[in-house]
Amino acid sequence: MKRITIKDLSKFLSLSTSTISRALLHDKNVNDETRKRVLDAAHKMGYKPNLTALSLQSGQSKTIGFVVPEMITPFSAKVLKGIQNILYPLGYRIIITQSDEDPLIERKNLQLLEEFNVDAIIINLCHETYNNGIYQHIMGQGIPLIFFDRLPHQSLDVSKVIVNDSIKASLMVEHLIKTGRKRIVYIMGPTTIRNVTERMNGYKRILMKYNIFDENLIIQANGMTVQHGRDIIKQLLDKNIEFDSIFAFSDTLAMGVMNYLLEQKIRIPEDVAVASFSGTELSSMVYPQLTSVQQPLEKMGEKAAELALEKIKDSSAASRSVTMDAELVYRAST
Amino acid sequence: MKRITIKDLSKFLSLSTSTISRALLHDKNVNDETRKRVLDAAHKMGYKPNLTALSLQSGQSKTIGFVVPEMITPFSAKVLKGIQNILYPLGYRIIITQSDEDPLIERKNLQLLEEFNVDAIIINLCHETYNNGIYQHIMGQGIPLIFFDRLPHQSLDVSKVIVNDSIKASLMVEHLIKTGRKRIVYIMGPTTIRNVTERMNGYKRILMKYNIFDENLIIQANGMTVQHGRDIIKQLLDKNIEFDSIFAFSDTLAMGVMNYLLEQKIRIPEDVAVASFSGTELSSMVYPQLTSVQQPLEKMGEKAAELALEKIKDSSAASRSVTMDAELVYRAST
DNA sequence: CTGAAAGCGCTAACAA
DNA sequence: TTGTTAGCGCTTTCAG
Repeated sequence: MKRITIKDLSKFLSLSTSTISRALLHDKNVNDETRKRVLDAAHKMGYKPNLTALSLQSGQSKTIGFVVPEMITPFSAKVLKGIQNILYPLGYRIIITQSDEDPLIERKNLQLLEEFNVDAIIINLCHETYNNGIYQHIMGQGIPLIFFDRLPHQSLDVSKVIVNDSIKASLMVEHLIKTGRKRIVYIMGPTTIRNVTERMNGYKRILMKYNIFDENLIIQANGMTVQHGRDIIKQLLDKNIEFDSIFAFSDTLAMGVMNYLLEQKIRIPEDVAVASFSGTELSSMVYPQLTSVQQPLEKMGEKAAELALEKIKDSSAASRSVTMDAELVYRAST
Repeated sequence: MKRITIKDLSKFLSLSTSTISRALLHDKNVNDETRKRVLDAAHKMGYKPNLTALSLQSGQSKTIGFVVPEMITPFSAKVLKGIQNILYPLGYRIIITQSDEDPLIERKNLQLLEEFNVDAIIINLCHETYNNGIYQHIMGQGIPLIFFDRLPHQSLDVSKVIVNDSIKASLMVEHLIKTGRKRIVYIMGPTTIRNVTERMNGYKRILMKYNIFDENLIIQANGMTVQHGRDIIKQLLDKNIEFDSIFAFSDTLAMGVMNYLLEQKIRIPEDVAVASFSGTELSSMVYPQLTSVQQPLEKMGEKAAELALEKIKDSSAASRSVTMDAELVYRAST
């Protein structure tokens, strides 16, 4: 019931607590014999270090915060997995907060994490607006901030993990072109997210190249949910603008689009092809299965965790920006 | 940069740390005047209590563990939300681990949480097999275990949060019957999960009542994913067993079923109606939108957190079993 | 009403 | 190679 402490071991072995500590930490200044005895006893008695005490001692909470806009889609969960892969074995705790795509909640979450005295924060912004003030404040408190996926527009001196949005968007749109599509719609998310414009740039570039760019085909959803996808495609159809394919900013937007099209008896991909950017399991959970740019989410999480560790170990370490490669996955929707 | 401590306040105000502490804790044994001065200074200087120190002092880690089988679906995230609602304001940290539906990983996760010295664990089992030994071990360490959703078959003395599976399954199946369906298939998940049989009982009872029970219509998927749903419905179709509707154990199984049916040009709900049990956002993200039994997931999380707190406050508190009410939501698939 | 001192579990100077 | 001591930030007896 009661946990075994170093003190218990010390009594049991008639050694000072410092010797026990040293033996446990594999300090060289311990007699081999002694160390063996300590390790044995520790093992037998089921000694587990008290992480709280370690934290207090070291001044580090051994906790990192993870702030995500939502967990409705598997997106954040995959990234989390990567973070856990790296951080759990090192004894770090991870505290997750969900912002519900609401900057106010995001702000409260960051404050919460500050209270929790986290050693670093890994964050995927919610859309709508920025919290630059608070980001700066957090960093001012000496808490490293690592961004992934969605970045703020203005450059903060932070490490970040992203994918080559623009290039992959180009390639995906080119795939649509090569399968015979000419009237390709880009459904943007809110432009407060940098990636939204990045992907638009990729889209634009390739359409320009093929000389089929038409700015009427760029439309903007009011948010990122399935419902937002439905709404925006309905608007487009109502406007009677002709199109033969869709490139959506995210899986969820694409799903909303697909649902609405199917309801209108528009066939996918025969009448309209649909592709998206994101690459969560959702793409293969829907009908028809969705062609999308798949991001290496778990790897991104691992990378973000590593960047966080860099900053924790050396608070003056230079910020690094890591760009990872996303992969095009062709499925039934195109 | 450096956090303000109680000591800093003590120096600044020329008071002992104990007085500061008392003032901050609203202890009555403090002069009103003094308390005011302390509170003022604390506020002005941005004092934040060091949670780690508190933990060490109290012997509680102020951390609770949350073990889930997966986070691909929004299910766990919703429950998590509820837990956070209750626990974050109280200064608790929540550590999440994902078992990937793998009992070995589940076991490792539980051990990890034990190392982290959590004050309680809220858990949703993974399927396939049990880890009863370790559950018992954890409880033996004095760490309360709270189950929700999926329970182990044998009764452990734990608090739990569930829904009225059997009744709601009956009602949902009755809904199918009332909309004219007679050949209703039940797709089970792995029977290691108690709910699987609970829902089957509900299904069976109502079909018996209407005198249309046929045990050939109960089929078992090998897992819980979309792919498992596809596999099992394919098998059924290959067997040429006639059916006009499906009641699936989970959203994901139902989605797999729907995808495969649609691919085979079988119309939903005209040819085959589909209903499920679970009630995550997924139901309304797919086409056609899925009729399902919606569980009050966030509320369940809140309840689970409260049960955990009960046990934390008084380790000898009796275990409680809370059954919550699920709601039938009719959508386009039936 | 306020202060001094001990202690939560551990590590790390400093002594021996 | 081992032990003693102090201290991380806080609460809580016990004195005053």
